[in-house]
Amino acid sequence: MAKGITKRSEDYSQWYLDVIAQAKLADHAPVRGCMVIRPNGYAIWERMQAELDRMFKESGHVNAYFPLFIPESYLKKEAEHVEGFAPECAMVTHGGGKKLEEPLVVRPTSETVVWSMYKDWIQSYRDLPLLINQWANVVRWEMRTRLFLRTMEFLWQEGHTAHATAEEAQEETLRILGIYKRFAEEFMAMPVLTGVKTEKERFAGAINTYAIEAMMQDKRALQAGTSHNLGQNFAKAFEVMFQSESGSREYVWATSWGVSTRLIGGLIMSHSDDNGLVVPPKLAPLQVVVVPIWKSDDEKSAVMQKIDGLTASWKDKFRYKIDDRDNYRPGWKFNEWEKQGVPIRIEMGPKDLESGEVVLVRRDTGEKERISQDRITEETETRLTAMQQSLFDTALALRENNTFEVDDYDELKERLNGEGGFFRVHWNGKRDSEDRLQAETKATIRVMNPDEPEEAGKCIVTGEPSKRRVVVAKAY
RNA sequence: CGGGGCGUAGCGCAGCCCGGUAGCGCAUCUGCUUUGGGAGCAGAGGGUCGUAGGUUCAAAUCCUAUCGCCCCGACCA
Repeated sequence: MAKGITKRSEDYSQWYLDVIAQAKLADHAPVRGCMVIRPNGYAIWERMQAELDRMFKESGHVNAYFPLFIPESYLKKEAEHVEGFAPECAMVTHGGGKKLEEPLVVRPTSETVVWSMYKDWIQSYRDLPLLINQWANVVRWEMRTRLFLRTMEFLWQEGHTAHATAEEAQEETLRILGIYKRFAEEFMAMPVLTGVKTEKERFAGAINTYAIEAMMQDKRALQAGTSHNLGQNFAKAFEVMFQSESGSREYVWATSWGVSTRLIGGLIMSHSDDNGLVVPPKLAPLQVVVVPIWKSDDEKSAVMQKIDGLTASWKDKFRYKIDDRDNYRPGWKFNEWEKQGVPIRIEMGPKDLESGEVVLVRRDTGEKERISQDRITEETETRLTAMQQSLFDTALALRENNTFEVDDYDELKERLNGEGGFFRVHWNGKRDSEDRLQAETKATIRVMNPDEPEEAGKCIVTGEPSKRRVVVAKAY
């Protein structure tokens, strides 16, 4: 049925690449590890941007733009930051035919250049908080890449905020985490766990990293967004101080946070099936496609006239398209839109003209229904809402049915290599047992939930006392 | 960086072992017939065979070098 798409059960990795190719989301670029985001993929990104941007602005943030090039010396100002990022930086050493006096780093993230400017912009507590976001591209020299999930260049948003107190910075870190969770769940229909990362997994230069973590269909984890509390690390590195209400000079408190085009990878691996892409209605660039069917020119004009009448009020209701191309046949169109993940298809032909109905098909269930033409708008709306909810419910059920509490190390190893999933295990909080866990299981601690009540137990690796469980999984 | 695979028409591939007119499917173009789940027939266009050397009367094919991409591992959003 679905030509050109490997079945998920045969080869999940290949399926993922096939879905992207068939839905025309992206292509490999001439340069290793880079991708061209095609119109279909970019349209999804634009939908994501629109919703996130709205949420950021509603919470008081404004957009700005900082440059692509960063002097190498800036990157070096924060010790942990440079250690974390230097190995994966692209450097510009020549320009205008001459060797540069100081190499320029192509930004892997913008904390350093942002804070070099904040130094000038922040003098007083009255300048705080400073809540800036930017939409940009960044480059990280990755060893191994996968379309959307890990590319050498990717698009993202990065928020950089400055605050007068530690408490405010922590509030901001969690506020953004909440926005990310809401976006993932309400718009992407992708349920996420939230929590804090271990020291090992923490952003280079942060005092704490929070993340949203989703389970993909193959039960592996995907870190879908991060929100960092940077403490005063960057303020100290760039000497950003402000005068407080009481007149004292203090270092500014900072956060940074980001989500990237990786979200598109997460979207694909949350909902799509063996017939191709499935996009939740709220993010679908195209929510409804109407396929008219005809044999003769007379039939065509009658059908088209009817469709124009039925969809007359749709401009402000749905993102829709009437596919009246006459060089493709209906079956071809059905398949084409299915691969591209359009949530609702409506078929309308001579038979429907007679019966006063249309055929409505939901992409996620494949269910075909005959709907009265009088109710077409309401029924379409209902189906879109139902599909959005159903995608979320299915994804949540997958996670819940594949999250387990395990207390025996051998059992954990076996199950990680078997059916997989999220495993809630006790951990003593020490770096060396975390390293051992990763070395021996290929899985990592994804997230810790600090709000969870304490529970006495034994570290799954060492048997030492542990106060709480953490989530362990194989990750992308 | 280690392991594996692949570079031949827009895409997917065959041809290479055994050197001798560069092929097939899909897509594209034209015409007719078609149109409710990937249409049929007829015709047409499209390639310096990744690149550079070498061997030879003759190289997609043999030899050498080199570049690139994909997949699987170690590192990362």
